[in-house]
Amino acid sequence: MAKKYSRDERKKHRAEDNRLFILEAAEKVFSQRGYSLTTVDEIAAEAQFSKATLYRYFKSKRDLFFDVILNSFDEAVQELEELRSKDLSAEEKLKELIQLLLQVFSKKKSVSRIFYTEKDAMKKILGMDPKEPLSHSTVHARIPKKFMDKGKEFSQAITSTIQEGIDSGEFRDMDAEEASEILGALLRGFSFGEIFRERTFSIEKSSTLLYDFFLNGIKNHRHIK
Amino acid sequence: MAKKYSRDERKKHRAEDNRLFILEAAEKVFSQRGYSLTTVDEIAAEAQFSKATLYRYFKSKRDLFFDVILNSFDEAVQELEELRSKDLSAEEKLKELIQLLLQVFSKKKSVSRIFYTEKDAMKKILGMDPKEPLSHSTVHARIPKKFMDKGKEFSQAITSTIQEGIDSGEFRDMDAEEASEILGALLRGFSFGEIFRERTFSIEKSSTLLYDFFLNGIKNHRHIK
Amino acid sequence: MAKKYSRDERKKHRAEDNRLFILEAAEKVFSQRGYSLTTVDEIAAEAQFSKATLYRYFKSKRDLFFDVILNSFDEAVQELEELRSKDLSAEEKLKELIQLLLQVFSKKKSVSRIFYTEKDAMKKILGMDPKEPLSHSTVHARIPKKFMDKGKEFSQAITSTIQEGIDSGEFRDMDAEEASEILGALLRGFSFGEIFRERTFSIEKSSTLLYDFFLNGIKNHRHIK
Amino acid sequence: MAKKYSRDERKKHRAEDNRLFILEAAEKVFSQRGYSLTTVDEIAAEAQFSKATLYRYFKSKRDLFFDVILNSFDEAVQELEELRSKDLSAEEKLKELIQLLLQVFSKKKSVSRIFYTEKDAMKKILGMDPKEPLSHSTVHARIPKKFMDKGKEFSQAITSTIQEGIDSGEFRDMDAEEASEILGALLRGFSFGEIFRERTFSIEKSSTLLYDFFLNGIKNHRHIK
DNA sequence: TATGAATGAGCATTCATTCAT
DNA sequence: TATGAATGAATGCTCATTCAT
Repeated sequence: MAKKYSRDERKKHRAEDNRLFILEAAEKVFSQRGYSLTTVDEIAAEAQFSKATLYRYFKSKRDLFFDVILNSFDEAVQELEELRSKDLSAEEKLKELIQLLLQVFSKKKSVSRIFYTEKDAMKKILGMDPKEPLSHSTVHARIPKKFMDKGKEFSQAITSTIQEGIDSGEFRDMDAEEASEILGALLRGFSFGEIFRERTFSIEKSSTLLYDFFLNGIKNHRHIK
Repeated sequence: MAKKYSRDERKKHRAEDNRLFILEAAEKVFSQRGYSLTTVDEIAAEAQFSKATLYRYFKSKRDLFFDVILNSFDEAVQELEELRSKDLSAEEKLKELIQLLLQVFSKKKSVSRIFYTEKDAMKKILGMDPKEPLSHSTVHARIPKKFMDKGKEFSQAITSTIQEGIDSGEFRDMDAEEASEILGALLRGFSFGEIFRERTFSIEKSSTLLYDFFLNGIKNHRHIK
Repeated sequence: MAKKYSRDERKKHRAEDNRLFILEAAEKVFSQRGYSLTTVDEIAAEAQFSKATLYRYFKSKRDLFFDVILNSFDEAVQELEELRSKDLSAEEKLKELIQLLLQVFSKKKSVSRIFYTEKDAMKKILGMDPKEPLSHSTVHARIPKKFMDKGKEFSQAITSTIQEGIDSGEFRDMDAEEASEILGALLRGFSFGEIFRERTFSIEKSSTLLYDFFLNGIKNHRHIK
Repeated sequence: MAKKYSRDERKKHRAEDNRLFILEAAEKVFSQRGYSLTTVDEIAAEAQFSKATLYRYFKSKRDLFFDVILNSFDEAVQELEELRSKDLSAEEKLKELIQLLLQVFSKKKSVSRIFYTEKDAMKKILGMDPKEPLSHSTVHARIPKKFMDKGKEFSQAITSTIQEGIDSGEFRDMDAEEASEILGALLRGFSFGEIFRERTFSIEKSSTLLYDFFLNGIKNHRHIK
């Protein structure tokens, strides 16, 4: 386990810094091993703090996990904001958006994977009876509002970019929310499937590929039946 | 542990039936709770057998899990074959394919989610050192050949359907494999994201939606820059 | 697992024969693996009967084990009797006795090892509270009388042979029982230690060696202090 | 499991003390019940620690067991060294040696019994295939070198003491190693058989007895055939 | 504040024994 | 009689969490 920070470097940090250190360590480990398989010991080792110390900063593994996700969201949302404020055409903006989200999903932010996939862990985390199925009503009711809000910021960024394109005539007329949903799914699915794909693509190649398909579809528009 | 089942409620099964019964129960629980969080006790309860009995039929939790996946694959691959033999245009076939895969992913076959997402569990299952990163070489080397073969049948079905469309001129000229990759990602991502979506769509609506976007993209082709 | 008896060969046997088959199989497995590590499944496999069938012939693993030991004793005691009736000098008889016991201990009858060494198993078998220490009073009170009787036949055989030698003047004057105890210990210890010895000796060499030492001791009787 | 210990009764130990405490508890339980029948719970109860705590100090039951044996060896070997450095005649030294080894075997060090007798457990412990027979080559290859080394120190102590006696003329001319083997067996067998003996002897009486026989044998040297 | 130590609750797996045919 | 199937009770080991300093 590589030691990212030496004890000396760390000394100077105060409480809030420590929190962040731990959060980063946790993110790293959670990303690599998922919620269930990650042990608090591993996070502690990665953060170079004692396990007990983690519990000083976070009430539980569950809480730590939530904060990791929230933290990841925050960073990503911030990058998102920067992107949105750029003066670009909808197409250009969409292309960059795809690239950004691909990075968010695949690289450092792969925690999101857990958020989207470890239903089981989520239930445990959300304090639901494990037998109770994961339905919208139950999940939505329990996911801290903060979560949903952050999540919405994302999809809204996509949605509004697409809407801009529709308005400017760059994109065809359609339900921008649906399109956003589709793009989200595409990115998600592409990132998750990575491992079992035989060929891998660079982020650039990937984003070009996805962008191209999302824009043009597969249909031959010049084809006359 | 309180007795969670009664002998009376359960029909008398033969060995092979029992195996299947357990397999189904396992699939259900694994699907809901993922690999790590699923306990053998839960599967046993669901199957209305004692834990020890499961071990008569399956060597280990790991083995049971593998068999669940294989079993799911088998069923799906069979449906796939039926579809492929139908005499349909590439577009029609693609539409049905999307519908089928959506069902495979979202409904009964949601075990596949684990296969695609629980990297950590997979590592454990594949007997890898948890520290060792999940790379293609390591994973591909260890995933039983049977698995990869089944998996390939799927992507090949998609690929060849797309290729048919390209050949017939229905689809534009492109790399069929890449397109297949994209569709796979789309379906995957759509299914996994389901839970956190605010709106849900029926399988029909979903497949129409995905089909439409995959076919046409979002671009306004009549738009002149 | 080698099949000692084919089902066909066995068909002809009646209940009593089956009992013996099982007994032999059990002896073989118990000898190799000890009481605790031997599973009823293993014995059943060795005997080519179903586990349930074993329970038709023996009330429990414990009972089966007892019978194995008793059976072993019986065979050995019989050989002993034959030896005792031979017309030999005490020295000669003693030499043969050593050889016989060495065989009994080391070869087929290594079950005795368990009897002598697996105190823990004995306790369980004897139905003692595991916390209760193994003292003479408790053990002796519980070991079925049959056992002690058989055991005594052995030591008495040794004792009386030695006594004969004392009476004939071949052996020096001593407490024959003590000497018997000593010889028993020597044989036991020699057999048990076999595994960790670097050199191994044939039964013949071993018995000569033991006999020689037991007879002459190590002292230099011609040495004048 | 009811709490079997109270924090109050237990003196505060440092880490190293705790390790030793657990080691002693384990030795006690292993000695009484053998490897297989000893449960980690029992050791924990004896040590007045929770099971989980044992695992802080020892990686596994197997490891704990090994350390118990090693520890026992160490103590015994140390006593041995002290004895060897004393200025005594070979006979006197031998007598004390017998006494010491008798103590080692029968009293506190009865763990050694397991080492010598629980072949089956040894196999499991050594990670051998249970079907694979216990042969010299396999066992010797796997027993940690440390073990064999300690073991050899013992037999060498005996051997050299005997050799001294041979050289000084106290003992008759013979193969010192063989004689050492014999004495080892005698002591071992005597200790193991203890339980089923009707008469028990004090360590003093026992050592006198064994010493006497080992020295003089049973033969009447004045007897003329 | 920081941490080494301790633990309860849990989990996968095994095995002697019983049951139903 | 013989047996395939079923199971309760263990057992070794792990891990999130708390405690004492």
